[in-house]
Amino acid sequence: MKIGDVAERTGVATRMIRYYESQGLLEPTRGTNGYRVYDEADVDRVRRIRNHVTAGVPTRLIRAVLDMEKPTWTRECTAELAQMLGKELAALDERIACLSASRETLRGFLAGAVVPADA
Amino acid sequence: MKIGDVAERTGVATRMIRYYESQGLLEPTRGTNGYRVYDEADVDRVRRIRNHVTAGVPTRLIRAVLDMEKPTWTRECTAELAQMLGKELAALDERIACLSASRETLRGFLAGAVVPADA
DNA sequence: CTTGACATTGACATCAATGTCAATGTCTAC
DNA sequence: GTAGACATTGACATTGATGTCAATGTCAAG
Repeated sequence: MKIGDVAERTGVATRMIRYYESQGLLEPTRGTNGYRVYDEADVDRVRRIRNHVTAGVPTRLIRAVLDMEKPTWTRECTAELAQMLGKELAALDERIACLSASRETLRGFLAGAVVPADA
Repeated sequence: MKIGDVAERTGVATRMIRYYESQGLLEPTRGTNGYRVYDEADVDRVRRIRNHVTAGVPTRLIRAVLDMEKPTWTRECTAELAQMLGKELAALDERIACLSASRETLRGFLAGAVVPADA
């Protein structure tokens, strides 16, 4: 699958897909012509990356999480990394809670909003 | 309460507090000397703003949500705004789901991580 | 009153995420 | 093989969120 296909299926601009690759978040193979070649898993990966980036998760952490999900992941890490991840986890929890609260506000609002006669 | 106090209590730089104000997210009163004056509610507000910004929520939406919570909110909005908010709500849900998934990955990892003998 | 801590505004710098454009190569279809 | 669609890399511009600095005013303590 070529980059354009991935872009179409994920709604993420090719520009960004290449950017994520430059950030170490994707590692597509290359065809004999030099074109990037993606598989189904990459499509999923791109969607997840997009969501995380949009959610303000730093690329370092995104990469760490994605790497962890690789079957080759050794479950090993330095104490520093563990601590850093622990902090991120706490921050993530707080963020999720905060976003959830806003979602409720928004949902409640949309449920009861008064839209004046169409302009 | 002065800006420095708010900064200290929230961990948000004074620079950012002023920035949020410039974005319409805060409206501190002013002392006779021209200093910004904040109250307890502002401290809370700043914390929430920070969380949202960190979570990638656009300031426009943050302002909308915060405004909605004001008792003076009229529950009125244009159809466009309602639609925009609906979209944002969906995006928010997706983000929350995605972050939650990552949180689980992270939590699971930290629970089973092998930290090699301290370096 | 002077000094030091803190406030103000405003300008400039940076960084990440993104858009856009250009010059060029590749592929598909006619 | 030629045209048009799509790919490549790389450069440049922009925007939002920040840091930082400068020039200046305010305030509290000695």
